[in-house]
Amino acid sequence: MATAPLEPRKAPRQARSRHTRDAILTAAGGILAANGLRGLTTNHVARAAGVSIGALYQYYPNKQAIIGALLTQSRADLLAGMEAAAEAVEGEALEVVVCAMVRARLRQLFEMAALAEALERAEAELPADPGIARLRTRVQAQVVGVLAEYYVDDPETVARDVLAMAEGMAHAAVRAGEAGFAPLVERIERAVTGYLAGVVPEA
Amino acid sequence: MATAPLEPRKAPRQARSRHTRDAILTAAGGILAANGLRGLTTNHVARAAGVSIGALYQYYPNKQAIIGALLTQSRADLLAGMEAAAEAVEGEALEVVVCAMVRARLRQLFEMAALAEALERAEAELPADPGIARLRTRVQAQVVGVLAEYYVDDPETVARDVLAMAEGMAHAAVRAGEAGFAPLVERIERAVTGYLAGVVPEA
Amino acid sequence: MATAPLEPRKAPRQARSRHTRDAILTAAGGILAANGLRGLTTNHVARAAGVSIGALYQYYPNKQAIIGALLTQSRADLLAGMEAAAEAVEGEALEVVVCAMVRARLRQLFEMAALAEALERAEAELPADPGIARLRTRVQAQVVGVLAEYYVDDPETVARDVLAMAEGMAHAAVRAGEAGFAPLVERIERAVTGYLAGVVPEA
Amino acid sequence: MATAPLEPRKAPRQARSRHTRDAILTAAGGILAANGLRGLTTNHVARAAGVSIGALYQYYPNKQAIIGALLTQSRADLLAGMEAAAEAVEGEALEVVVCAMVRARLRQLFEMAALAEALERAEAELPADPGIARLRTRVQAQVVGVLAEYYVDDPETVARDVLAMAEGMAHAAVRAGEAGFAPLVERIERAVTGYLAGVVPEA
DNA sequence: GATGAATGAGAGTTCATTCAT
DNA sequence: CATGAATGAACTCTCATTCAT
Repeated sequence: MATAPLEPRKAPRQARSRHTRDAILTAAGGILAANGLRGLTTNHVARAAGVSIGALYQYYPNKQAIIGALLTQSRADLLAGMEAAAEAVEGEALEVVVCAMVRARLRQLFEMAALAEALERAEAELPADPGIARLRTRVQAQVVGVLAEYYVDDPETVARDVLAMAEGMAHAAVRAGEAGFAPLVERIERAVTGYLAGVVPEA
Repeated sequence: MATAPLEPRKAPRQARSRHTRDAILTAAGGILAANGLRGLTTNHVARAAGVSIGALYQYYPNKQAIIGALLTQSRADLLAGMEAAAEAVEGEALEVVVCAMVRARLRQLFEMAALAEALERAEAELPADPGIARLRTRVQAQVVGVLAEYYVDDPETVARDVLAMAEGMAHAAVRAGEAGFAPLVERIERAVTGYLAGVVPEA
Repeated sequence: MATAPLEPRKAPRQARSRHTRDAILTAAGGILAANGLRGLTTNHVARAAGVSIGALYQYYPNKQAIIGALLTQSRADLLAGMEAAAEAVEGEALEVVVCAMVRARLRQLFEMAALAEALERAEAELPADPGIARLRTRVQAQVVGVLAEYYVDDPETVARDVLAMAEGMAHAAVRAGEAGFAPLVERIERAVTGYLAGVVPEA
Repeated sequence: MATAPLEPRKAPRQARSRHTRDAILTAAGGILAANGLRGLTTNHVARAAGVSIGALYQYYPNKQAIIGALLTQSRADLLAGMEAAAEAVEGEALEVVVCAMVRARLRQLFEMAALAEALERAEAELPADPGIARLRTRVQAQVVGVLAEYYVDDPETVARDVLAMAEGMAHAAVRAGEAGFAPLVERIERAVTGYLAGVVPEA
């Protein structure tokens, strides 16, 4: 038995694999953004991804898994963005740091508004997945960590409030057809700063 | 897709009639709150209402109409609540009036949290109905009117921001399992007041 | 026990009865002509007749009975028309008499083209009713009688052929949107006369 | 009501595919012939074809499309038959050519009498489809072409009359249970010839 | 008798998922 | 492994008919 090289043969296969997986996810995201959960059918996704329905089921065991992957991806992106944002302003005043993180979240919401909203609705509509819920928690934990460093009281609640406030305003603005990103961010930062003012312990 | 007529098909003439109509709506609300749009099937609603599927379709021309009726009812309730709240504090300072209206909204959100959230998701998922959209507009117009009386600049945007902020925080609190209503209201009012401070023209 | 007059009390009731029956039939005829068998629903008929669905079922035991009554009425009318036509030309040459009868049939077909066609389709689509079939036979028997008087061979077949030829041409003309009655009748009579020429024994 | 697409949904790529398509059409034809439009339900067709309801809808987008395919097939067959018949007697006298074409039509009517009749009723009952109507027109155009070659006046009307006359007589004969094909054809040809005699310009 | 609210079998259609090829 | 034909439970909605009032 000759020792045949195994890696070379496997690598391209994995590369193709990865490409197919991504194509499916991209197609699903586009459809979800455009047509909502109602329009997201597995056959439609497969066709849009240029993949047979059988292949789709080879990569994702069921429809939920596709939505789950989409959510995971989106949350992971967000987490990375927020971490980067926080690092960039490390050591500055509380509002500055929190606002930087909020801005990271807003950027994602704005960039793919339709998908982000549809994804959240989908998550609420579907049976809860602990793995995905955990990712959401980690996003908040990120903010909680910063708040704790500044000795903010009840940082969990504050983190939740700040993110919810920002997301609520952003969604409403997008739905209302507000065009510019900057003015919205300014208003949200004003609200966040105002809220934090009543929370930060006097230095 | 043609916009289906959302108005109830038949005006209740007999007493039994009215009861059936209400039973259907109540059942639909319960199911929507408990199982989301996915679980809301016409047969399921009929069974839960203790009514035959035929009877259901005698009162609502299609499934959408049921959701529409639910939304209309909820919006009309809200509108009435906000009007009452505003009247009760007429003439007081801006934050007081706005917070009163916001509190009316929060009360509704809290009282029937699951239904309120599910209804909003349903609305987003469904083809837009002008009649229902108009009711939503009227809720905001209510706030806009008050803001204009106090010479607030760009009252539409401010109204939207304030409501969105409050709703966002409330939803997040409910989802996180926060129990008490009072502390949440206090935090939200702090945020609203803080936000308004940067908006009110100096008296 | 006083011998109360029974007739007077019953007569008006029967009169109203008869009126309701007719209203239902008229409404059904109109709907059948306009919307075909598919559009003929009992509820629709009742509403169009200004009668409750319950009342409709008091007069006709089921939907089929309504269609049956419509067919019976139409056949009876036809029979009367043909009898009158035949009497008016009694004693004249064969083609004259046959053409008079054919003209009676054509007049009915033309006057209520849509209804006549819809009725025939309905009859074919529905389970056969011996009572109605018998009426159809009597229409042919009418022609058969005349043919026999003129010693035509196999009068049943000839009667059938003549009527079928005329009806076929008339239906096609109506469907094609032919407007005038006279030219059509002329063409049909030409065909009938031509056909009969090969059938009549030399006088 | 929008005119639904009548073309088959999917072109058969695998052999199995083609078989399923055909099985569905055959089953539908059988049921239509036996039970009429009323008995033609998609579930019934699927079961009779030995196919799941899902498969049926993979090949035909809706029930109408099945009927449409049946009609198209029947008309195409007829067209081919008439073309062949006309070619076989090219150059002969007018009545000979016309009778040949009529005979082609009669052969079809006789071979699948029940289906042919049911199909025609179905067509009348259903919303008109331009594609199918065009095929019907082409059948008549075929006859019109021949008539024009012989300088017949108003060939459209004559073509319509001749076909209608033949079809009417044939339907009536079939319905009456006439067994032999030959005597019927003879009578019809007599009628057609008689009718044409009044139409052909003297050579 | 009249009314019309109620019934429910059953129609057309969709779509997540499986499995022979 | 990929393909796509096939499956069938489940969904929305209709309509002939019944029956309490």
